[in-house]
Amino acid sequence: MARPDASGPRARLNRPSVLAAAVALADEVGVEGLSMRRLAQELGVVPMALYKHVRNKDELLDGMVEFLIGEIGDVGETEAAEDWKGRARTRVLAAREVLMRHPWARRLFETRSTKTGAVLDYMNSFAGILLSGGLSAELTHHAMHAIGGRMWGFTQELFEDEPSTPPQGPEAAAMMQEMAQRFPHIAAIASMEHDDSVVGRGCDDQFEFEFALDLILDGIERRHLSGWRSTP
Amino acid sequence: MARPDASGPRARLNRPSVLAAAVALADEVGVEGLSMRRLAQELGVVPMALYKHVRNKDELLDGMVEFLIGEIGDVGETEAAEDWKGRARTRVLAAREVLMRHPWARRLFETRSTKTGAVLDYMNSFAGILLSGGLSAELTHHAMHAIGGRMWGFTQELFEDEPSTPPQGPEAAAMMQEMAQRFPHIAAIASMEHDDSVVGRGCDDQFEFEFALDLILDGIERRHLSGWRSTP
DNA sequence: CTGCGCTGGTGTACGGCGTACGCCTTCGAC
DNA sequence: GTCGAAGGCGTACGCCGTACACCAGCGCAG
Repeated sequence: MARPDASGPRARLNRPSVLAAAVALADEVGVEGLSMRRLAQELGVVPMALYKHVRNKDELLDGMVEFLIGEIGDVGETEAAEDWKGRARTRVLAAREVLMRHPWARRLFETRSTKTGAVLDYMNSFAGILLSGGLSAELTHHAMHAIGGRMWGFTQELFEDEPSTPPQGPEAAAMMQEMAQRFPHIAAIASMEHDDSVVGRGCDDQFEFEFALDLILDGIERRHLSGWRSTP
Repeated sequence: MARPDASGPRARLNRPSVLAAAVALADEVGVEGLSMRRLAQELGVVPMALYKHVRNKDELLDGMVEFLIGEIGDVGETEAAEDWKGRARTRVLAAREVLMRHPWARRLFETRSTKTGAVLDYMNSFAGILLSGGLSAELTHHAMHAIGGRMWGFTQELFEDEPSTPPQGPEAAAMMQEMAQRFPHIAAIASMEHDDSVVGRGCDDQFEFEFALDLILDGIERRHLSGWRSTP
């Protein structure tokens, strides 16, 4: 009775609630204003309490990315009876919608390099859209890279292999087998060297970059030559 | 004679030498390992000494960007007798070459948002390449934006106006006049609404994003339909 | 030659950060 | 009722950026 329920004295923390609070706080003060201490204070808790739910700040940031990917999923549901191009388009625009709601998130996506399960899931399903349209694994691979180059001269590396731990022993092979099952589309576009090796060598970064660059320049030239105008 | 010249006891600091040392240090320990204290130590000087040459760490970072843009200039000299597409291509690849030499720099370019003179110079000359090819100011504007979108759903904002200080009074007009003279190409593509206003309203972000997205998707589709293979 | 001001390096100090480590409370299972 | 684990607490450490006051040496006016 006297138990204050709605505005309770303190709700027990858990990982999702911590992540949600972190996202909310970042919405308020930006990602550079987000600190463990500040977040703890927002939750009415001492800083070290957070470490019971999150290994460290990096993992908190990764968790926030995960959280946002969840939001993308919520947005981009009805992408049924379109061709691959339309589906890819609406998917990207759904992602964009989420990113626009959380302006700080762009930085976060750019910064984080570790690929959590959620990130791989997203990439996998995106690759799936292209593959289901009949695009070859090769073209899909390069297309994935193409969506992200810039005038300054670099490409967002999607598959930054970091081969510090090259496939070693039979248990590694088993793990890759499992990966291939969980992320079949990624597996399909990751290997193009031989049909048997599921996860191939890293890709030729320079090639990817020039592929994307030429894609853009060709498209611009085509529009230029056909007298493109913004208001047709 | 006894004056130790080459390995002197202490060379006087100045802004360029501080920036160069910062770049060198970042090459060693990465940009996240770069701290004012560490940099000072590397220069054999007390941390606060740096603040005589750089207002704060943000300005140091901006200065490093400047420094790298200088390197791009050194690389991309011989871009004479090509068409606009070729010149844009070699320019971008020159930028890329520099970025590859300093892997940490990509993050830095993505993070920094303030446009120093060097940045504007670079953008201006890049726009100049496109304009000199006969591209309309409109198409050039969108093309600049297009070189930098990604699957996650955002575009690198080149002209993030942040209209906190909208053009006010006659002295602002004078400043814009000066801008237009120093960066004529940027002025040309920044305004497309009326021929008289030199610096127009901010641009439609959503339009830019979809322009770039369609550019890429169209290009991929074209390659797909014509049976593109990586080894022709 | 003297004194003075300016430029640039120094020393100290403060508040904020991430987080290691150990203690204490709470609560569900038995 | 007991116990063990899970979760929140307190303290402490070593980094960080940087404000502020001070001082060394040099160029120059007198």
